[in-house]
Amino acid sequence: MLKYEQIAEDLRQEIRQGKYTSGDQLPLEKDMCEKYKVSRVTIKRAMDELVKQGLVTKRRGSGTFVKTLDDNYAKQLSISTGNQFSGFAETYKGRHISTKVLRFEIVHPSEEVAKKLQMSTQDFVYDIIRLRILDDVPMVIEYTMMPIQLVPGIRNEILEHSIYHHIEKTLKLNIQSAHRIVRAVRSTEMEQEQMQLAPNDPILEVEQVAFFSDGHPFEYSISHHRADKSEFSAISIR
Amino acid sequence: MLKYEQIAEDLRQEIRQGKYTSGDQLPLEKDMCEKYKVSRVTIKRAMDELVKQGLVTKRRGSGTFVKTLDDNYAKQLSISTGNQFSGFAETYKGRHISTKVLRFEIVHPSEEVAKKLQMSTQDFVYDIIRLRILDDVPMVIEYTMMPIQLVPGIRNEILEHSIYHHIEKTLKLNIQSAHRIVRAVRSTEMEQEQMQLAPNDPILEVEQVAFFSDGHPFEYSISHHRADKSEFSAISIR
DNA sequence: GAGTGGTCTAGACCACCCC
DNA sequence: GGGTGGTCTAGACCACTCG
Repeated sequence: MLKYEQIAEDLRQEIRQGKYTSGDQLPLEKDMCEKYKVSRVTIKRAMDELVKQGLVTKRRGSGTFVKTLDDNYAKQLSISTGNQFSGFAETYKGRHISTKVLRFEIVHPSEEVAKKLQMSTQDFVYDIIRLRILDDVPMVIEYTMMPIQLVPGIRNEILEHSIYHHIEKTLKLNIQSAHRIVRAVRSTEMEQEQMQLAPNDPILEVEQVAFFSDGHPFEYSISHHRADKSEFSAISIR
Repeated sequence: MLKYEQIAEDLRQEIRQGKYTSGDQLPLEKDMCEKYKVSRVTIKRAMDELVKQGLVTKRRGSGTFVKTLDDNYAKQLSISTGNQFSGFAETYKGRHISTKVLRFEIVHPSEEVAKKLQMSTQDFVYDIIRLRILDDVPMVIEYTMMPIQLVPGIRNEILEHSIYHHIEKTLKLNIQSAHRIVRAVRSTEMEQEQMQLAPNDPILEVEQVAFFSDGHPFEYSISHHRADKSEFSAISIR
């Protein structure tokens, strides 16, 4: 683990454990340099991680202080925490997840999808629809398109677990980032049936393009989340 | 303007203007050091800005490359671009915005709101409900609570324009960050009436706690956006 | 004025990619 | 092996806050 990651992790633990609470001042950057035997840039980088995670604020001329922690950190049902990135299986790690594969075909992408995935409509993509179930509650239906060339070897068995696990652990490919757009929409009849919804229950739609670390988009997906079970959280910094 | 900001801005312009397009490699960090007469850390910082904005990806051992630009950048109707932070008036600057103040009272906050704003239920908050209209289209109803002590001098006239403008320009206070949670919900009857919605049209709800640069939360708000006119975009980086 | 974090430098070494 | 970006150092000066 990198130095700045380790230091950030240490501080995060100390805050979680109550060594520092709302409004408390953290040790000075100068002092932390001595404590950890590192340069100030490294300390700053660690602190900036905590700022990004919404745990602390820095005030030039004064110091670094713990933010008011609200209930978000206790919430279990958020789609993403902070601006981190993870798939469904990873987000709910440790709980009981099951998956029902509703569709698994190989097709040509539409113009729109081909454009987003930077490929030709002559190439092929997996066309996948999955219902993800958390502790026996149907949570989300995911519509996924992935170029077969970039993500070879997808089988039903993989779809029933985690595509991302397959990509990272088996194919050894690195996922870097995702562009997401969140909307509120109505559910389709199929979704009402699969997720046991009333006809006019709203749906939280997340459209996503995910990128490998080489910059290539490898996934275009639309997820329809039960509105009563899901929310999307983000921290914006000016 | 800071050096790294200026460099990032220059590169952003060059990308927008097509000097570099999808997949192109940007100049090496080493070369850019010479061009701009700065150290490598400064160049890296500038490049990291572009990564955060989703414009480029960096590959260790290879170089820095322009990402596939999708249509998001052309969209006008996003609530927030990237992970930036801004109010309604700022987001739609240059277009015709009007505001209808539906409620403006001073009350004690509920337990829940007091907790989020880190204040006592004995203190007072502004209790504001506003309908925001863009080019004659009712877009969003905002329910806002703000401690009167932190944001003094709010008047009807200010509500009809921009609270944030008042805070930053008149009160000279610095807004630093916001924690947001996005959900899909049903509209209320009042909202249906004000925004001319059908009873079961979905609503995109954004719950927000906004912070000053001293770390104090100064605003708790819930915004209900017309689902057909609004979306929320974010870039997640692993 | 003393002390904070913010920016920046000029270098070093490393992990990784590709030839 | 040669070149990329990633991390890190040990300093410097600056902008800001507060007593």
